[in-house]
Amino acid sequence: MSKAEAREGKKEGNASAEKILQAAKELFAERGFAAVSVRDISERAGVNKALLFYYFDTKAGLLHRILEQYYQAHAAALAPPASEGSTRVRMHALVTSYLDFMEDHHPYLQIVQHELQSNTEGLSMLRSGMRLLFTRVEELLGPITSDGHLHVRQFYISFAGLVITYFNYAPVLDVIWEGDPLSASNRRERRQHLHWMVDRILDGLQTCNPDQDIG
Amino acid sequence: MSKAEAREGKKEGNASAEKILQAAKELFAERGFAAVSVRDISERAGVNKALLFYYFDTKAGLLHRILEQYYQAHAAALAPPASEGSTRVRMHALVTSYLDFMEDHHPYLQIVQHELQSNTEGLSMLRSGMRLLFTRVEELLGPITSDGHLHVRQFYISFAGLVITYFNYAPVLDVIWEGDPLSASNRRERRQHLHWMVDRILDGLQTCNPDQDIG
DNA sequence: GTCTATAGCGAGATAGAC
DNA sequence: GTCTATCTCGCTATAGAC
Repeated sequence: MSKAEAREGKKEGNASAEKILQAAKELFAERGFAAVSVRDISERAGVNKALLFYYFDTKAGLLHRILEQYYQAHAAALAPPASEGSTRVRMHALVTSYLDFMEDHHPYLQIVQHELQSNTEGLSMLRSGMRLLFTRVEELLGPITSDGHLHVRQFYISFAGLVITYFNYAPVLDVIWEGDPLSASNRRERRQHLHWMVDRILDGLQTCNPDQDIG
Repeated sequence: MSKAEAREGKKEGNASAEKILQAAKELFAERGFAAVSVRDISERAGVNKALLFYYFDTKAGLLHRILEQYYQAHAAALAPPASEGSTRVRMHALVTSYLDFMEDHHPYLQIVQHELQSNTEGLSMLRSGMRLLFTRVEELLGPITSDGHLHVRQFYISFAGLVITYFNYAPVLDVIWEGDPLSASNRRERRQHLHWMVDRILDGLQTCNPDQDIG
C-alpha cells in the first residue's frame, strides 16, 4: 500500500482531493490523458500543483484512481439482475440501464476510449468490467442463441456498439442531427430507436427458436 | 501554401518521407498523438529526427497529412454508388465495403477515435467524411424510413456502430472471444453476424413499408 | 494540508555544415 | 536531402518552509 493510498483511506472526501478528481475527469475526457498536464488540472481545480502529488503520488496514479471509481460505479449500475419478466422485457431493461449509466457518466466513455488506444495497464480493469456486462447478456440471450455468427458474444458486442457509438460520435454528429445530439429530445429519440432495434433483433431470434417464448 | 506542402508536391513518394508517414501511422494508432514523441517516430522510421520537420514542418502537420490520406482513401472506398440490385442487396454491399476498408486500414479507426476525444481541427475532416457515408445510407434507406426514431440518421449511426465497435474493442475482446478477435475466422464470423443483423433490420423496415419491395 | 521554489529531464523545433 | 549540435520551453516530480 503506497503512502498516497493510505492518505486516501484516511482522508476520503477531502475537499481539495475531490476538486482535483473532478477537474481531472473533465480534462482527461476532453483531451485525453497524455494531452493534459498537471498544471492544467491544478488550475481548473483551483488548488496548488504540488497537492496533486501529495494526494495521488503521480499523474498516472490519478488516472488509476479515476478509472477505479468509474469501474465500481459501472459494476454497481449493472448489479440488479432483473430476474423477472420475459426475455424481451429484461433485455429492454438492460439496455435502458446501460443508457442511463452512459448519460449520467459522460466522461467515462471518453476516458475508456482513450485507454483503449494506449496500451496501458488500465485495460485489465476494463476487461473485468466487460466480463460483468457480458455475463448479464449471456444470462438473457444464452438459451436462445447458438454457435458461430449467432453466438451470444456477437449480440453482446452489437448491443454495446449500438449504445456506445452515439455518445462516442456525438462531437461530430451535429452536422447530421438538428441541434445538439445530446439534448434531451435527441437522446429520447435515440432511446426509442434502440428499443426498436432490440425488438427487431429479438423478433429474429424468436424465428430461430419457435419453441421458446421470448415475449 | 507552406514550404513543406510545396516540397510534398514535388517530392511525393520520397523514401524517407514515406518511412516517416508509415512509422507515425503505427505509433499514433498504438498510443495516440500526444503520447508519441518526434523522437519515437524518427527512431521507428530509421531516419534523422530533423527530417520530420523538413518534410512536415511540425508534429501536428504530420498528423494532418496522415488524416488527409486516410480520409481520401475512405472517400474513394465509398465511391462506387452501387446503383443496381434491390435495397437489400445494396445495403449488404455497403456494409461489406465498409468492413473491407476497416480491415485494410486498421490504424485509421484508432487515430479517428483519438481525434474524437481531443477537440482539434482534425474533426472538421472527420465531419465531411461522415457526411459522405451518411449520403450513401440516405440514398438507400431514405425512401423506406420515416421521422423521429426511425429516421435514416438513426440507422446510419447504428450501422456504423455495429461495424466499428468490434474493431474498436478488439484489444480487450480476447477475454470473451477464443483467440485473437482479428483472426481470419473470427473476422468472418463477425461479418456473418453483421449481415444477419442487416437482414433483421430490413425485415423490420419491410413490415413498416408493406407497399415497398425492399428485397 | 498547503504553499514557493526549483531540480532535472525530455519535448518540439531551428541553425547550419555537408 | 541528411546530418550534428543546440536552443528554449514546459513537463513531472521533489524539497522544504509555514
